[in-house]
Amino acid sequence: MLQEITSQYNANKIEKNIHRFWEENNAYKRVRESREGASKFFFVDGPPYTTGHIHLGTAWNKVIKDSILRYFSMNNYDIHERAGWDMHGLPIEVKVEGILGFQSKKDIETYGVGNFINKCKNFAIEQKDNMTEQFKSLGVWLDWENPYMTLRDEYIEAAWWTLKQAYDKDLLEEGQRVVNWCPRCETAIADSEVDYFEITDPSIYIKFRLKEEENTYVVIWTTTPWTIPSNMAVAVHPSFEYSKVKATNPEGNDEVLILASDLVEDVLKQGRYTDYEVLEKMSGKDLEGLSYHHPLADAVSKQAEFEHNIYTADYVTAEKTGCVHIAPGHGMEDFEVGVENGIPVFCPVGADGKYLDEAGKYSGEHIRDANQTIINDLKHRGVLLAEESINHRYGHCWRCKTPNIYLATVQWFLKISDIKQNMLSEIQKVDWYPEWAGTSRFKDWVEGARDWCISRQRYWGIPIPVWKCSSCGSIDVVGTKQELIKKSNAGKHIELHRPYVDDLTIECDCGGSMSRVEDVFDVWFDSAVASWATLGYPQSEEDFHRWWPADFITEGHDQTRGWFYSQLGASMVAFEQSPYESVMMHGFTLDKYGKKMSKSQGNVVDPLEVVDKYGADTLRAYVLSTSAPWDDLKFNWEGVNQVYSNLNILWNVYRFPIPYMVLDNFDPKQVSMDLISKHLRKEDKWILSRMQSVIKDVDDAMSDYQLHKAIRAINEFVLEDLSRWYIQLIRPRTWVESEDPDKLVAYRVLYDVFVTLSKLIAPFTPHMAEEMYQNLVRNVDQYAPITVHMNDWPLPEEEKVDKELESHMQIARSIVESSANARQKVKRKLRWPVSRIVVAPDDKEASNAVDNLRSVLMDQTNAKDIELLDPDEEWSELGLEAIPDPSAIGPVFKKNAGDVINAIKSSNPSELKESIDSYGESSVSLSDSSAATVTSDMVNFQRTLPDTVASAEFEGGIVYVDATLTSDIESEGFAREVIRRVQDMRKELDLSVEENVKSLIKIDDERVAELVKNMETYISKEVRADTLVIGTNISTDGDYVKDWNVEGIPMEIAISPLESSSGNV
RNA sequence: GGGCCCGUAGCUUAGCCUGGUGGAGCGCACGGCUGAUAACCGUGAGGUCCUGCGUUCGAAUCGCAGCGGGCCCA
Repeated sequence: MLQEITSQYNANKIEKNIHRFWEENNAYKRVRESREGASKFFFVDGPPYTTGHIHLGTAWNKVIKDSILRYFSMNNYDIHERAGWDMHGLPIEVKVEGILGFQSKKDIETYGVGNFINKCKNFAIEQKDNMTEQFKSLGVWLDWENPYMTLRDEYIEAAWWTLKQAYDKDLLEEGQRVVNWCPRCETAIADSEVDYFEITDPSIYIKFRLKEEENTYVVIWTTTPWTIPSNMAVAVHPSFEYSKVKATNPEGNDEVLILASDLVEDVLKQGRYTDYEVLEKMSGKDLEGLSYHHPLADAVSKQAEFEHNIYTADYVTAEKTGCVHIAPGHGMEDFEVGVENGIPVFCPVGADGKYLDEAGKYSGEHIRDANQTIINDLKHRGVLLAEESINHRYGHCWRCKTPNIYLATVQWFLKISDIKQNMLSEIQKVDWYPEWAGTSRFKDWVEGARDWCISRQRYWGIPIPVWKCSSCGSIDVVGTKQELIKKSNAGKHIELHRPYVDDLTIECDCGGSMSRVEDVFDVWFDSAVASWATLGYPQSEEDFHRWWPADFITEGHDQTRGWFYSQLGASMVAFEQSPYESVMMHGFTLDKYGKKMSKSQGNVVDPLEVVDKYGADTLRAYVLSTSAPWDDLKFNWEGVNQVYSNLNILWNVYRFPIPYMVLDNFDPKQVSMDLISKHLRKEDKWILSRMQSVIKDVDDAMSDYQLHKAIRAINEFVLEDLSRWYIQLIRPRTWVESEDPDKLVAYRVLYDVFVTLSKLIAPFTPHMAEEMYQNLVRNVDQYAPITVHMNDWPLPEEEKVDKELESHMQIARSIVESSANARQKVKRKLRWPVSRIVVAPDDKEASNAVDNLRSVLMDQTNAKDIELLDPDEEWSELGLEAIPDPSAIGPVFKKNAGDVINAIKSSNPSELKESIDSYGESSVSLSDSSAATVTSDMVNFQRTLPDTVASAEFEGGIVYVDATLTSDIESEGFAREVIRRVQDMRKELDLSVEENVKSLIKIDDERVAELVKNMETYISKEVRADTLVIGTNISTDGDYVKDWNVEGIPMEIAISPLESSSGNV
């Protein structure tokens, strides 16, 4: 049996119940199992990092995933998905360091790496558990029981195995490179981990004294004085023009400077030179080979051993001086210039950002502190041309926010440059949504990609499985746990994290002992192997062969550089093909002003707050419907509230007919669609047709992941077609109290629409869908699938589609709206019937619509009759007015113009028009009895409405509403006014719908009292009055008495519930 | 500084690919309905389509330049 719904839409209560229902019935698992063996759909969840709290962006991300998976599931796909968790890496180390109050790696070493790792592990697991509950509260169905976790042995093995593939294919390389380095975390930082924001740095110009020429300097500029001790060369652009200028410095001495011609003025101004003269102009190429004295050679004795020359490089820009200081140990491009020209790498800076002994007088000093020391030293040596400061964007460690430095270090790299071309061609095979995500954005990123530094000098991560012999230097890469156990001195039970693996040694062929390289993997490498790690590969191959590669993944646009890239790179190394076949890139959540949400701005919105206030379905529908998935989402509470109202309307539409159905013991099993198909009214066929159109719209939208369009289509159907129209049309049918086939048909049609609707909304608002389904379907049929989500997606039924009817209904609605508009003009409420409406259609289509839907129109316009004119026929009852045009009459009739105007006004407009239409002119008689000839330009004709008629245009013609009052109409109008007030009072007394009353109505107007009396039977029936007395002079005793003013007539109405009056007897 | 995306009513947006008088919803004002009633519905006002230049008979739409926002990079 259907259950009556009396309550308002209470999202939190419904969702809590639904969650419990899913839990108790194991709904998620049973749905997945029900699709086993169907076409495969392998989805890989991009693993969120276990920071502890989901934010709006991750909520949106998971809701998109959940909606798409639910949709595919209902469309009979066998879905493989596991929730994923990214649990290693520096961010967690930094958090744990914070909890433990640590400042540096030394604190960790003192505390013990094993203890530290345990803390990290526990922290990650705890956060994972918290976040799981948060995601679940959004109604997200993923395999939360059995997620993939990057800290698990089988996952670590997948990473190890992948590295071994790289090694076997000669794509793994150990080498010295310049990397982003965090001096606090004392580790290399991936390009993708660098966080750029603005800081203030020194900005200095330095003169390097040439060896070849007296008193001549090449001028360079830098924001990192601390790299000057490491300077090894100067680079100029080969084709720029440089000038050699003789200039007078502030001390009044002349010196010769070399710099880019265009920048001479500016630099000399910076250095407060008073006068200058250009001695010579040359190209950068001409400068190549010149040598100079290192300005700090006396302080850094090692520098005295090196040669310092000028080289050319294409990357040099025409900014500042056009001459670039080269320190191969501290810059990526510097390093490349060094490699090309055989310049030694001199890098006297340690991992902690302090100078090493090689740095001479600066040894032991932190580079940041050394900046000022070095500026002073340069000043003393007279080579500091100018000093100022600059605000610029600079790279920082993305977790601890320490400014990065570039450091030449020995690291492990994946040789992306070797596989880049293949990556680019794989990108083309992938389906990208939107298309530009792949063809423009991702392609650009991959084209610019460099070799991937995968090593980190940290603790909490997947240990890099490279063992190196201390004697001969040869290396071995271990691919699995078993391999390690077999090769090493390990026992059977080993832990794959640091520090345990650090102690394991492998015997080298040379007889020496191999021990592990101390590094751990860059966390991006962890998630990079997710698509096969989640399938248990390489341990088990069966799932891999069945599912891989992924059919679909979706993440935010920041993952272009991140997971889209790292997965592709790792997969090319391992399998030489893309690990995904289609990718949807979604947007970012911003605040209502379009600014990014950040803790420091205080504009962060917690998704759980939205759930708390409005419910998960509202949050889901909001994020899915507000913008296209790939556009950024400007979060706006007003928008959330609006989505909530829409869901509320759906709820009300759904609960409206149920009390009647329950009252009538309506059983959808007894009343099949077949049974009623012959008795369908036009409006019934119409809503069924519209329902089909919506299914198609949703399918079309979903076929290219336009989730916003799918939801908007459903929403429009609910609001426009169901709530605003169909429900209005069938309300009177649901009130009929007898066994009425017409009522049953309406019930059945509504029922069918609701059941279909519950399936259509299931992917998007799964709780509301389940709530409706359980009542509508499961309460009626215990053999139906246990959850709405186990149902098949509704298939469009072509035979139900009637496009002509849809179009006619559209016209009918327009006529009803326009007649309401016209009613407002003559101030006649809808409650008062009108004697007729007259429809003047533009064409046959509109005319047919009126014919076809006459009863709907009469109902909804509350008209006693509808007159339909032929297309373009003018309504015969319209009046005509002749309007003279003085600007045409004046010039012709001069003095008599006024007379002519009056004559036109007082003429018979119809005759005048007929004559002008026929002959182009007409004659009117003037006051002096003479005649004047009026031509067509002198007069305009306008149709006029009878006094009690108002008109309005609808799409397809004009509608006239005749509001002429007759006594019948007044009777009915007043009767309905009375009824409305009695109903209002019944409501105030909180009477049930069936309860009978006694009512006394005193009307202070003889005529109106008579009019109302005429409708006595009608009124009694409508208000369920067993006793009804209407009169001008009656007593109005009753349980509830109220004074009213109806259209200016005072009335006094008394009602008494019969139960209480019978109790008095 | 570069790549990609976004900019339409107070707010959220459709239309842009394929040029032809800019549509909705919310909010606001006024009104209707009163057996969905703490619900539902109608009408109305409200727009430099970010700015400028160009192409075109015609530009929200195409092109160029700029401004603002976002992501990514340098």
